[in-house]
Amino acid sequence: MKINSVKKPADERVLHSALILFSNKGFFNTSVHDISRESGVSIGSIYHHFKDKQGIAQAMYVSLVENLHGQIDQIEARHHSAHDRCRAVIEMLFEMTERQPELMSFMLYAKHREFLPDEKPMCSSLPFERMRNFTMQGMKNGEIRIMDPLVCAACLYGGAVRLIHLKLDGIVDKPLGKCLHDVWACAWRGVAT
Amino acid sequence: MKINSVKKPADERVLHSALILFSNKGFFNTSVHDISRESGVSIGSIYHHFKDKQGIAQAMYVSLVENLHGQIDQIEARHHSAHDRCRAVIEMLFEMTERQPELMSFMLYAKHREFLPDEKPMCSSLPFERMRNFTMQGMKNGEIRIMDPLVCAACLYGGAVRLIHLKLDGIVDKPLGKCLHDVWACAWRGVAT
DNA sequence: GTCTATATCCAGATAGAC
DNA sequence: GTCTATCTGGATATAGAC
Repeated sequence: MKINSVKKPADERVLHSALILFSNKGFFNTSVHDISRESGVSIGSIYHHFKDKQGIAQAMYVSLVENLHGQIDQIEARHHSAHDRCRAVIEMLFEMTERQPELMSFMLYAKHREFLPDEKPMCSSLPFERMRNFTMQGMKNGEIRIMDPLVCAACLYGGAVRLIHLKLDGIVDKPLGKCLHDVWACAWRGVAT
Repeated sequence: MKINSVKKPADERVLHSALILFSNKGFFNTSVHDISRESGVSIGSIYHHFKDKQGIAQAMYVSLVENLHGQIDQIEARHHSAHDRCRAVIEMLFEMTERQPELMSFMLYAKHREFLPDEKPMCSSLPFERMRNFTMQGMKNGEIRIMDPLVCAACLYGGAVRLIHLKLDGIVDKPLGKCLHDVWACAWRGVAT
């Protein structure tokens, strides 16, 4: 296995270009020819690596869910109270939005059901369930008021998610990091005991 | 003008069917033939009433924005404090989700830029701006803590919007009306002085 | 205003050489 | 594994009778 090989493998280049294109123009407005041009990988090679156009989106989706899963693992290991864990989740989502807006855009906006009929909607995937579990832990602890778990998660994370949408739509200009303190303060005041 | 005419005009039937189809399968997965079949209006007539497929979506978008505009007018007339107005906005959005889920789905999910490149994203349209203005009014009044206006609006409405997403995705079962009290309590506690 | 039949185009996918 | 050339289906949109 070569270390420092300069050129990335073809399938990675395809996935990278596809992410940019899907996020800018949308899945259906992006042709496989576009991906070929953008990535420098020929049509034939693309279809050698991926079953079809959906297969490209599918691979992106799976890798994204695994990525999130790993991040939640880290948060679980580093923080222990519901307060700290939920705050860390929001911080992580904000950082991801700043560093990889296309990825966040794919996650939030892409109507996965439209082109991935077999996948569950993103918000019922395992990582999102684990985020909601943090809030349930808080209710058991006595950190958070008792209420419907889904309502609680929506209240706690909803403000942050909304702000991410506004940022991706270009309505919010300033870095999300600058908003973290206020967003978190509001969210926590809302649900804390 | 006939009162009680039994059959709706063709263009209304087209818009109605298109809304259902766009919301269930997505804009790009819906062909004009699908709309023709579903509405009982022939292809030729559809193209007589609308410039093209985008024109159908455009008409839907415009009518939706006007509809929202009218609802905000009513809220503004009936309520006067920021507290009451913002609560009424959430109540209105919840009711709309229950009664016309397809319309709400079109509003929240449809990435309008993908097929309506000339329209602004929904959340920067006038009705959404007016919703945000309610929160600014609250800051001037002293009802709401001073903070960045966009952050404030995100915190106040974010939980409710998140819950609507979860409802439309089938993750939340119970009627949103049952959640209104808790969602609003959390949201208001978060931002109130 | 409404309809059927049809033209046109282009994207997804494949074949097969290298 | 990578490439070019090609096939094919289906979608948008139009023509023109009624």
